[in-house]
Amino acid sequence: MAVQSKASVKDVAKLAGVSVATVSRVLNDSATVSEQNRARVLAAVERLGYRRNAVARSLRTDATGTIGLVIGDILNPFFTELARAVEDEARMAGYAVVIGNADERPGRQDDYVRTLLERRVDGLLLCPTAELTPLVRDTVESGTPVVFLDRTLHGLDVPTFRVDGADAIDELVGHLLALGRRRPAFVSGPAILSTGQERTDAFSCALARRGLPVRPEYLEEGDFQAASGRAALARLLDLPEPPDAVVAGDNLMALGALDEIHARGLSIPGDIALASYDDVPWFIHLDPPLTAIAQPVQELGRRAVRALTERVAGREVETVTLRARLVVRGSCGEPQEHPRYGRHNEGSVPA
Amino acid sequence: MAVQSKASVKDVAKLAGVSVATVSRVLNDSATVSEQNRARVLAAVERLGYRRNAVARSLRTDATGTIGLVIGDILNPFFTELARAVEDEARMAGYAVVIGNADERPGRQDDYVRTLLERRVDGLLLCPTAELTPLVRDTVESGTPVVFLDRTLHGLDVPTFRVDGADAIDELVGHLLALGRRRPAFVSGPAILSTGQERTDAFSCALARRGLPVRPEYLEEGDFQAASGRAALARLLDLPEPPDAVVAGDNLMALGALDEIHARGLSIPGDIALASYDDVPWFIHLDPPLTAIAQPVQELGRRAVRALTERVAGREVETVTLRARLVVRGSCGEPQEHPRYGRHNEGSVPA
DNA sequence: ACGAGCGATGTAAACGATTACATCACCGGT
DNA sequence: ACCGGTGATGTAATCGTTTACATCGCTCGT
Repeated sequence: MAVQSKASVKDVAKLAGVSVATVSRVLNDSATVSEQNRARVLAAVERLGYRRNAVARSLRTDATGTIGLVIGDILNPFFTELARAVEDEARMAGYAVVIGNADERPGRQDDYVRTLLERRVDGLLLCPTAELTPLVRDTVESGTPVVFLDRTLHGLDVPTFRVDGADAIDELVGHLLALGRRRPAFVSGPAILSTGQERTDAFSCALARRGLPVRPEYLEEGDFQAASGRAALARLLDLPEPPDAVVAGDNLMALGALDEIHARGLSIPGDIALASYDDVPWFIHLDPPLTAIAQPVQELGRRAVRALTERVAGREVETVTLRARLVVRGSCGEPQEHPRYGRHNEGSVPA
Repeated sequence: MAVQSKASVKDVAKLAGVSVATVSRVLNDSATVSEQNRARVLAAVERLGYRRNAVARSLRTDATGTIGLVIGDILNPFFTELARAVEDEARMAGYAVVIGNADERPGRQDDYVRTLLERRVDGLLLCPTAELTPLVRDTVESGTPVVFLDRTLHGLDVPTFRVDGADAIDELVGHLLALGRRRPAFVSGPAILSTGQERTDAFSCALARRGLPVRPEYLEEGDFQAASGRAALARLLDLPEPPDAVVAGDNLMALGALDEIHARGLSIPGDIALASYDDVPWFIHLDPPLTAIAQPVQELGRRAVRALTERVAGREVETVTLRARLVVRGSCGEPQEHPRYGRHNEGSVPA
């Protein structure tokens, strides 16, 4: 029969006939309290509908039990899945997560870092959206526990949890060539982001290693959002000699690419092969299913949280790099045994 | 050249040669301060890298500048888009958002409500995941500003922002019948949720209104997640007389349905028609593109936030119901003029 | 029988901000 | 020259916890 919201330890203490210290002690069971008093306190808590004020508690203990997570784009399934993993792991460790959505805009990232810091999060998981800003540098140097996630920034000694897709991209390029494609293009993310630059580099290297020319007009740069993927594809297709294969740098740009390809009435892989860095559940339902590079997102998120809690506890942690893997489907040609249906019963969820 | 993290108003005051009151005054410009002192304070702030402690501030002012948002499932694009809208609007109003992911599990919702309340959010946006729990009742009755979002709970006087899809569902059923389908089935969300129950009811009503029998074996119940959609479809297809059309109660169950349909090698709409309540960007890229019911998610989220801030300011607000609309594509038959490509240049993003 | 030690409790000082209230200097009107 | 008013500032109380320290009875070992 909770009565009101504004009960404080003082009220509880009064009702239970003990001191505030005793109340606090049973609430945190930080010290021994007689059975009788414990029962009284608990009863008073119940009766008043008392709910501890985490704000006051945080002020006193200098810990909020909260970690901040700044992601690139909340509409991007990759970050969504990442956020989900982070949240799960954090809650297991007793932390709440405050998510900040930078929306791939450099300015917003700092806005969020600022408010998160003001709110005194115990640690920060950051997917850096821009080059190194003074704020981020100060934050790191002032000793706030920070872990970079997915992306990294150079020139700063911060543990980073990321996925290296170089091998998978190399394998993908091999796959493309084996299927007779000779003019593959790449739609990259912003070169300013590590994930933009690295994937482009890996692509160029893979080409070079196989003796193919790296044609600059086949290296488009988008911003990891769908519209830019569509625009990039439009430019590529308007080239005098358009590419015969396109790799999108993330799943949203792949979606945009699909928009443009379908709008032009082109067929995949007949007219053009398409593959995506990032795999999402619905790719298998396209016709043909989309070949993609899958990242171990769950593991990435969970391990980053574990690392951050270590750092919060004052321990050092190492940078970790996980590996992506190529998932061949039909969108670059070939694997069309049974055009789409019932391959090995692949589905977004188990049957 | 910010030096350390632990500067407080006291430090700033000392360095600037003024009192803490003056510092606070310039920080909030709450009262007139001489130009000279203002400059000194600002300089000291800069020099110390002072960052106000929002925790202490909240304790004193009894306001956190934070609202809580408890959603059903962070992996569901519907909620993701909702979260995005909520965040945008909230930040414009000067609020930060703490997201809680109930993961469609009744228990988790209360967990989150509890921690959000402990953390003293100024208001709560709740997509109720279960029936009315004592905690939610207490919260509302204790005067905490609460607004229900997407879903509602009966027996409680809380403003609710939701979408009514009854008309759209009725229209969809009409569409199905017009295309010759006579045995349409519905995969519902949990009957315990308003969005589960309402959509099922609307479907049944639409059938009844048109003189079609409502066959109980065609009314499946899932949990708004993909796996349940797949399972439901398996059961439906195993029926002695399977349905010739299926409407999924949300986009994830539609995805699961696709899994099962494709795994069995069935074709859409040849073998079975499929439509989804909820529209997501990639539906247009299926072959044929998926007919769906689109909800005004952005508007829903933004208006709910505005309502909540009103409530926080102590004003009353009304419940709002928006309307969904049917988007006919090809997955139920017919609209296959140009089977898929280049219809009216539909795409997930503008060209 | 006495002091050490321990368990249970209470008192009061933090934590870092905001703000009501008091103070003080100064200005202009009469 | 005096008084009221106003603008700029400082002092100290306060928000709701946690916790260091003090206190007070007991019990137990010798």
